[in-house]
Amino acid sequence: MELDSIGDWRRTHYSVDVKPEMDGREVTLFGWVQEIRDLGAIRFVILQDREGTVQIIVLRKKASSKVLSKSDALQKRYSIGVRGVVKKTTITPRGIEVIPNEIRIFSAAESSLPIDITGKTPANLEVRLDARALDLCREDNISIFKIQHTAVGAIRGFLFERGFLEVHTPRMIASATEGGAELFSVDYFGRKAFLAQSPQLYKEQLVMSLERVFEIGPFFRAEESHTRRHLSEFVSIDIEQAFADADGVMQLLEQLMQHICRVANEKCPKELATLKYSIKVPEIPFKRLTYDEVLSDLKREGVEVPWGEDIPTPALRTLGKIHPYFYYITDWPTSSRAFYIQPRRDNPDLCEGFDLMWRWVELVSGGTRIAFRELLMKRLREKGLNPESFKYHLQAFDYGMPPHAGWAIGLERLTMMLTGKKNIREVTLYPRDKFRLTP
RNA sequence: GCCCUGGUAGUAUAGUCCGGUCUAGUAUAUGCGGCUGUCGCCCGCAGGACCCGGGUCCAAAUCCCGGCCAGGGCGCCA
Repeated sequence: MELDSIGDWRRTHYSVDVKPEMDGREVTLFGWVQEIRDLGAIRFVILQDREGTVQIIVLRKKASSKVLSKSDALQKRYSIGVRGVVKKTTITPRGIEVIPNEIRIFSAAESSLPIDITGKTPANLEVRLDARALDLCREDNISIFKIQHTAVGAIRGFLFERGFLEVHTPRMIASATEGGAELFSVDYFGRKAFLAQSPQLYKEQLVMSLERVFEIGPFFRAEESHTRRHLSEFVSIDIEQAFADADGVMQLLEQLMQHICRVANEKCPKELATLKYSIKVPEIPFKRLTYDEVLSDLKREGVEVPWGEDIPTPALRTLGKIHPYFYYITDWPTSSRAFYIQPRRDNPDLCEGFDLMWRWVELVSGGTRIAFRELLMKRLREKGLNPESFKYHLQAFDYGMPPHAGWAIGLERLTMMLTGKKNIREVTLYPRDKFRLTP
């Protein structure tokens, strides 16, 4: 089959922008064949683009021989252009269809597709991820990533307005001793380097110059995790703010969450309808539960967690049933948190770290940070870390480190919240986990 | 890493417990034919599968062992 070039054609409209008022006007549409329903003397071709679909109608007796032969050749997923006349009609759900004057075929496709792109016979996630480029053409996937995009836009707007500067810190780092998560190692001109697990230390250093910073970018964890909510590569939305404490950044965070939900509802009603999901805009302030309150809540439900330990997943599920929406967990035992979280001055066994939970999922983690070198070194040693490997970071504390606080949102987990998807791989374009490195 | 469950046409599933009319059923997709208003179009025909290796048995998709892979859970997780 001979393929056409785009020539001087330019798109005049997306599918969804073709309206009944345009009756009789000529439009140029680009996209892909989603479906063909051939009734013999009449053929319906569904043209899909990023924004939706439009029906192209070809009448065997009326169409030109050129249009007829082009439309005979069409198959699913062919990339095509259609120049035709808008026809207002009462027969189609959209109230319009397009009668082609000319069809251009830019690219063909295999006749048998690895997954059903209309969604009639849904494929398993594994099969879909193996054919991800094609899978992402499905309307519900497009909806997921439009919602994610909208959320990121809302976050940027919100933080810009409040004086946060967007920054970019290194992904390749020298020290493997930040503690906690395992790091991926890489060869750096013959030296051993690591992929960053978080921008934590850099964003803290930046508060002494830029005061309020945020960063949106990928980070890496070489953990053995095999769950629906962990990835080896994920996107973190990190902020750090000078002259603030946990309480201040928690207020900021709950306002932001409310804002994201509002904007997503406002800008993505069609996408949410496609996903058959609705977002409830939360009221603020969010519930604030202390660690001790959580433990006694759990005890009442018959779940015992020894004081000082992190809360195990099954206990979090129970907690999520008691508190089915957003809530904070505050006043964690100092020993259970990262070394840079500020212990409470009135009771150093507790700290000013917090988690923002959504049901049973940890959505955001943050806290007041330690701003004093001596205390930070003490905490490093208590965590079994070597202050020597933090000398460049500790140096910053000699030059006027202000009191500061911050948090980090997991973007994919946020997207799960906004779309109702239960597996983090669904809301990741090309997920990376312990078992998957391709595509 | 551990535990549980599973692996059947391109896709999704039935069959597996209790081995034998399973010559492996169905839907969808694909190919061919038909059809003037479909929108999960419809109708007819066709081709297409038991994860790999070993074992038990007269007989294995079905039972046993090993491997690989997947899903869920747990653990790990600034």
